[in-house]
Order: sequence, then C-alpha cells, then structure tokens
Amino acid sequence: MIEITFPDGAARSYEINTSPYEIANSISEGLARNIISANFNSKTIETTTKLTESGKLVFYTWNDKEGKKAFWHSSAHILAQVIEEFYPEVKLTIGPAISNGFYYDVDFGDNIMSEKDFPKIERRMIEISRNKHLFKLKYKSKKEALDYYKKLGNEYKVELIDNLEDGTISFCDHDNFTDLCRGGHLPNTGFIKAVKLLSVAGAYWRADQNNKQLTRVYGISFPKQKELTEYLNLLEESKKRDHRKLGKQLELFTFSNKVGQGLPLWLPKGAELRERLEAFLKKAQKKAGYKQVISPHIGNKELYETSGHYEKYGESSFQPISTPADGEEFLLKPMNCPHHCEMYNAKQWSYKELPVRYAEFGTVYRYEQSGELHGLTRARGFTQDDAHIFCTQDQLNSEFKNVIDLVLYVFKSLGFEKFTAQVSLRDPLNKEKYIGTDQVWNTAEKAIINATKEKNIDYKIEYGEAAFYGPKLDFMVKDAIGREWQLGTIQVDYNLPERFDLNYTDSNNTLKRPVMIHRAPFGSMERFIAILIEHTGGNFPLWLTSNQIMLIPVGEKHKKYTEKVLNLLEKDEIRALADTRNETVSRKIREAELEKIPFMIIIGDEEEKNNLLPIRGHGGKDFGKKSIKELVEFINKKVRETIEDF
RNA sequence: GCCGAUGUAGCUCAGCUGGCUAGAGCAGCUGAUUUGUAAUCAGCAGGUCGUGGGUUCGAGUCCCUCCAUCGGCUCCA
Repeated sequence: MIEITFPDGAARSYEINTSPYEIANSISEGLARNIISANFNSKTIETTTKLTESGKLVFYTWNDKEGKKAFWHSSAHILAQVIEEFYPEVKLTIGPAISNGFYYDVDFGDNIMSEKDFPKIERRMIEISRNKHLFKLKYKSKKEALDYYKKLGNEYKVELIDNLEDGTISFCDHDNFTDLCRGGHLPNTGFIKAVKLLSVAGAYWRADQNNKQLTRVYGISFPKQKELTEYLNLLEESKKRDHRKLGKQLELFTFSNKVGQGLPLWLPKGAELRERLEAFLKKAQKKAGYKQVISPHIGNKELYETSGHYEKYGESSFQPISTPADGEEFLLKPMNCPHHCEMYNAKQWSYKELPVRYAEFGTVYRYEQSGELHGLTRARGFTQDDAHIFCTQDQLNSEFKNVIDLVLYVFKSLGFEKFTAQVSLRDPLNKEKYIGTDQVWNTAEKAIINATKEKNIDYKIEYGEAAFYGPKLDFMVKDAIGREWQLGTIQVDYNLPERFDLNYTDSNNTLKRPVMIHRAPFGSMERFIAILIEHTGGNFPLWLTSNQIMLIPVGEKHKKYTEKVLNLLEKDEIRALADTRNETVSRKIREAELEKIPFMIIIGDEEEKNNLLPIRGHGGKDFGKKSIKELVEFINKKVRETIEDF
C-alpha cells in the first residue's frame, strides 16, 4: 500500500501501482472526468502514471495553469502528427505549451508552410482528437532514442537527446505518432474539441541567430468550441486598443516614410499629452531632488568610445556624421549617460554634495533592426525620461529605494497596477558580453536585489537581461494582446564612473569613485504612452487628457451662454472646448464620444434659464445637473481621485 | 537582419478564374437645414491600385526586384 496526500492535507491509502486517474475516480467520477494532468511530489506526471510510492498528489483540470499546459502541450503533439502526415519529410524539433496556446518548431526543408494550409491542418487535428487516442508515455534507453532519430536523420532530436541523461528519456505515443517528450499530457486526445492555428513564423533553432531558422507554427486549443470563439473575440477586441490604431484615430501621432522608418511624428494632441506627462514627472522629480539638465543631440565619437557604447553598438548604429575637419566624427546621441558623466566631471565634488541627480528628457536615436520596429513601442528616435544619480556607496541603497518609490508613484498615477518587477542580471555563461570585473558585478547585483527585497516587491530574476555595463531592475507591463514591454528601469553602474574617471572627495580628503544609478520611470515617452493608450483604450485619466469637457450648445442662440461657461471653466483651469458648429446635437455627441472626451454638457434654453449644467459622462453616464462652481469642484475632485502628489 | 503574410481615395473596405473611362461608406468641399443626448439632406471633388521591371493583344488582378506595414524570431545601450 502507498499513502497519497492531497493538497488539503487529507491522506488516503491505495494499492501500489494505482494511477492518479484511478485515485480521482475513487474520490468522485466527476473529478476523474475532469482531471487532465497531475503532479506527484512536485513532478508533472501523466494521469495514467502508476504510482509506486507514497507522496503528495495534485490534480490539474482545465482551470489550472498546469492543466492548460498539459492540454496545449498535448495539442502540439497532434499538430506535429498532422504536419508529419502532410509533409512526411519534415524534421520535428520542439513543441511546448506557452502562456496562450502552443507552438511547434519544424524544419520544413524545401517545403513552405503558410497560413493557407491552416484549415486543412485544423480539420485533421480535430478528426484525430475525436478518436480519443490515448497518450502513452514510455521510457527508452539513450542509445535506443539516439538510434531512432539518427535513422530518421533528425539532427535536432539527436542534439536534444545528447544533452539528456540516460534513464530519463521518454517518448509519448498517441495514435500512430511518437515523439521525444518528457511528459505532461492529457489522458487522451478527445479532450480537445476546438483548435485554431494562429500564425506561422520563423524561429531560430535554440534561439540562436547563427543556427538554422525553423518554421514555428502557433496554435491554441480548447475543451469547448465556445471558448475558442470567445478567445478569438477577445483577441479581436484587444486589437482595437492597439496604440497604432488609436494613435491614428485620436490624431496623437503619425509616421511618414519620407521622414523615415521608426521616427514618430507627434501631432498636437499627442504632443500635449506628452508634455503633460513630462510636467507631471518633472514636478515629482523636483521634489525628489533632481536637477534638470540639457544635452545636445550629437556627441563626439570619442565620447562613446570612452563609455564603451561604440565598441558594443557602433557597427549596428546610425553611422558617424563626418565634419569638414579631418578625422572628426560625431554620432547621433544613442543614450544620455556619457553626456551626464561629462556634466558631473565639469567640477570638483565633495561628499557633502552627493547625491547629485541629473535629469533630462533626452531624445536618443538607435538604429533598431527594421523587423524590430513596432509603432511607438520600438522606434528609432525616442525620448527617455532619463536621469543619472551619482552617489556614494553608502547612499546607494537608499537612493535606489527612493527611485523604486518614484517608479511606483508613476505607475500608480497612471493606473498600471499589473506589472512585473524583473531583476535583470548577467548571463553567467556569456560574461564576455559585459564590461567590468566580477567583483563589481556582484556588488551591483547584490545592491539591486537587496533594495528590491527591502521594498517588499515581488520580483523574478532573469539572467542575460542586464545592460552591458550593469544589472537592472526593470518594470514590465503587458500591451493589449499580452506582449510584455519594459517600461521603468533602474540600473546600478560601477563601470561608467570608472571609464569617465568620476570622483568626489570624501571626509578623509581622499578621492573616491561615485556609484551611478541610471533610471527612467517611464522608460521612454513613446513606449510609455503606447502602453498607456492600450491600457486605457484612449480614455486617458482626467488629469492627463487634453480636453476634459465638451460643451455642446443646442442651437445658435445658445452659443453666447456657452462661450460664457467656457470662459469661466478656463479661468478655473478646466480644459474645455465648445462645439459651436452648425451640426445636430446628436452628431456633436457622437463625435465627442469618438474623441473620447470624458464629459459633455449640452446647453439649451433650460440650462440658460436655470444656470444648471447637465453632466453627460463618456459612454452616456448621467452625473446630474451642476452649477459652474459645482462642476469645477466635481472635476477637481475627480482629478484628485486619480492623482496624488509625490 | 531572418521567416510568413499584407499593401486599392485621408480612413475602413469591395473589385470573381487578367478584358470597356477602378467602386462603396465615412471623412473633405459647396449648398440647404439652426438642430435636445452616438451619424440631417443634396450635390461635388478625390486614386499614375506601395515602387520599379517583366509576361500578355490587354495587368489592380500573373511573375520578379525593392520599399513599407502586420505576426513571430533574433536584437533592445
């Protein structure tokens, strides 16, 4: 007998070689019907795996993350099976579940796979699913596994197996298909009732650009057709919030091929929004002891040679600008740090003056690969809300924590509640990609982790995501369709102070190196606004939006009174507009709605007579009638609700 | 940069297997209407069909080049 413990602490005894499915069935038939995966002693297992020892058992259903993982991973097996049916000469590689669905990477050889092939593949996948083929996991020796794939000429699987330990190598069979697989499947294919292939894309083998590019087929599957339909509808709805679409509709920004790829052009409404955001941050930064500085858009090539940026990015950047002088070259500024270092170096510093905090909304230019450009989230010219803090080692921890507070304040003020704090460290296997000694890196990494811990922020560590000069704490936020973008960033840097020979005199009258913190709460104005657009769907917070109120006179004769109201509102710094065009009230409302103006006030005979204004919220919500004084208080109160002082 | 897809008026789109002067709605302009909670009516104007080449008697439609965009990959100071 073995003793099985469940998550609620309860325990039951079973015969040895009982499977999770049988155990579930012993509890209730309903549970047995719904479990699609299981975990035994912290290891994902099949529902049919025979348990041979006592331990902790967790069941997973479609409602669990792990259940979905098994569901989608199993779907990937069927996808691979069908691809192999249609293209017998392909070489399969890997097919994992992802956060929304699954993919399979396939070497199609000379064949080309395109979206046109999706319907027939989907149909065949469903056909196979309906037959309720069992997923059967079986172990093979390393030699057996290698022989199998060597015979097939599949070098990818051979490489995968080469890196596995003998005795741990398993295959999963269903129907007439078999695939190298570590496990975690549905009991049978019949659970899959709806399948949709989403896209086909190139993906490098083992994520390395130097390797062969495989074809990646993305898909998603569900236990009910209805859930697929709902998912696809949700995706469609999300796409309507795409900042590139809304940016055009709301006339915030545009791009022009004549100006150049990836170079955003800010239109009046977008520029106003952006300036308001800048003012918001400047105000907070002033309180936090930052000083604004301004640096030019180009810098001598030697500046970036000193910083190390030229060596790292010179080849793949906008190329140097030459001058009439022999050998003199300038670069478009790709980052602000070297400039700020030179500003620091403009005078002698005492420890009493530190920390020094130099802030600048600095526009930088980076030659991003053409395939990387993406609206405002990835542009070739963009403005960082940059600042560099030069401080002593003793000040580092508190300075870092203060910056965290500032980032959190910015996020809170703009309603970004869902974010991931990511500690981005060096790739320990590729240290040559970074400048600086191990000792310096260890100190910097420790400083970030400690400060983050002390702030009680949940964080995850990502190796290989650091900047080349130092580790970072990055604040990641998802866009409308779930792609993650880095917005705020805080970086600890011991390297640039060394390269620029930055100093201060300490209390013992000896020269010391300051530590440098690079930080940008927004990240860049462009990317931040892009994500803000996608989060709000263009309905910006009241404190930020360009036009807070649209006044709509009913007829010609109400224009005068409307103008009067407008003037009074302006006097109280309420941002209002009056639509005095010769159009119907309905049309004016419709257009104000499409422009996403938060409040509308229709002004006619009755309003003039009673001096009371009816407040119509965006979407048609009625906020009642108010006097001008009450209206001003109402707007101010609403603003205060969404934004506090730092 | 790589893989796949797309590119018709300011915007959203139609244009079947190549066949007369390329269509629609919205927006724009002109005029009428002076308006009470998401589109008043009428008329007009607007496109070298992304670019350059090719096939053909004939190309928006087929082929190639380049450019841009979209979805991924890689990259992201």
